[in-house]
Amino acid sequence: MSAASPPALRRPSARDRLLAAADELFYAEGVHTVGIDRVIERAGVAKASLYSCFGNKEGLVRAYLEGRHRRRQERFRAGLERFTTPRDRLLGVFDVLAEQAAAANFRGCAFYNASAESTGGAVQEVSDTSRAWTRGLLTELARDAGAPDPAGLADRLVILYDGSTVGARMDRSPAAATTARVVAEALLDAALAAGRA
Amino acid sequence: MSAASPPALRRPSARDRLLAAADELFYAEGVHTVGIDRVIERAGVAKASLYSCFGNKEGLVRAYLEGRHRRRQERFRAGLERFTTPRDRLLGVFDVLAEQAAAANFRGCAFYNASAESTGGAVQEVSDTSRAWTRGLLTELARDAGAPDPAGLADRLVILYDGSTVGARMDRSPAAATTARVVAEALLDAALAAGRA
DNA sequence: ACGATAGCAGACAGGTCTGTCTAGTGTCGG
DNA sequence: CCGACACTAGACAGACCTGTCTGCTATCGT
Repeated sequence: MSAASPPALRRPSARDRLLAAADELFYAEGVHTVGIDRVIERAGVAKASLYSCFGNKEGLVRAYLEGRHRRRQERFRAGLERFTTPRDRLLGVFDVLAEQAAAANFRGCAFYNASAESTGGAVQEVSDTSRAWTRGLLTELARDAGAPDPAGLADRLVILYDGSTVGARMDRSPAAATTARVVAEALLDAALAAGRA
Repeated sequence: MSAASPPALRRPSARDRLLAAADELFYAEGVHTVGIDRVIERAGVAKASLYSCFGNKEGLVRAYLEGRHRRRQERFRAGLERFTTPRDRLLGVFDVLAEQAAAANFRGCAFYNASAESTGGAVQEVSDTSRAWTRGLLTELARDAGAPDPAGLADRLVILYDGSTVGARMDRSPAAATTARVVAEALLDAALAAGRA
């Protein structure tokens, strides 16, 4: 009996190891800078396996970004659970972001980074999806918090989100994220006050 | 007499043509994607001239970013002159940004784009310089507008600036810039009100 | 026991990239 | 007139990159 079930106890599949290696390398050094050879070397996988799994490099890049998108969704879902009031959940987005930005390996937004080096194609598709999801999340949270114009507030919060992500990356400091939280709070209060008037 | 003075009437120097070509190509397609051969082809310049002028590709990239920084300074200096009150000059930063973001060839922040594909080195140096200058400009304008904590307000405005630049690029729409202006106005008013209290 | 599947190792082709080098051309100041 | 200088055209080396192909091995379901 010893180790029977494949899912957890065995070595991860070549596909999973490739994705893990691609995630680290692409995010840390850029999609274009990192070659196929470095990915397969880190993953401990044969080159043929990569092309069998993902077709070509763009397929791997797409899978890398899709994984980033999915994990980001999960991170926010999990990270916002601890907050009880709708107000705290809305502002909690910036708390989660601040935690991220403080991580040692933080390098900004994977989608923007990838988008900066390759125009169009799979990168743009996944980026658009990811941005639409973020905007939707903020709109939903703004509505729950009682904002009279949730979409309008979300437009402003997206700017804060993007700006603090970029700022944290470029300044090598997570300070922008906490500043963004303060501004978000002010914007929320202003929106609620305008709604009452 | 006819055409005597070199500065204006003759064909631009190889250096200038290289910089012009690099500016277009690097900004439009990325520093890493565009090879030396494409730059010299567009510039109509021999490869040896490029390496004689700039040493290597990184030298060309540095000169490209320095040119972007210098022209950005001039653009803001010129663009803010038309505003008379300190308040309008502060908000005018976002008007200038909105004009930029509406241009057909707008592709976001050249420094962030370059930084996304190459870690450290010349790119980081020039980026840091450029960001420090922007922050200084906003701090100065905030002080002139009467904000009680100019540096603190500038921190918030920088986030708006970064966020709308990124948003305009990723969403292929200059809407974020006008939204950022509205938020900036609210932040300025809040700061002034807090100063009076 | 056995075929299918997944994976490994590495050679290979064809292309692109940076950077160097040679050799020649034109255009100035003195 | 001439030497310095800026520039051109293009071959070339060496590295690297993507993607394909061959041959081999282990493991799993049946």
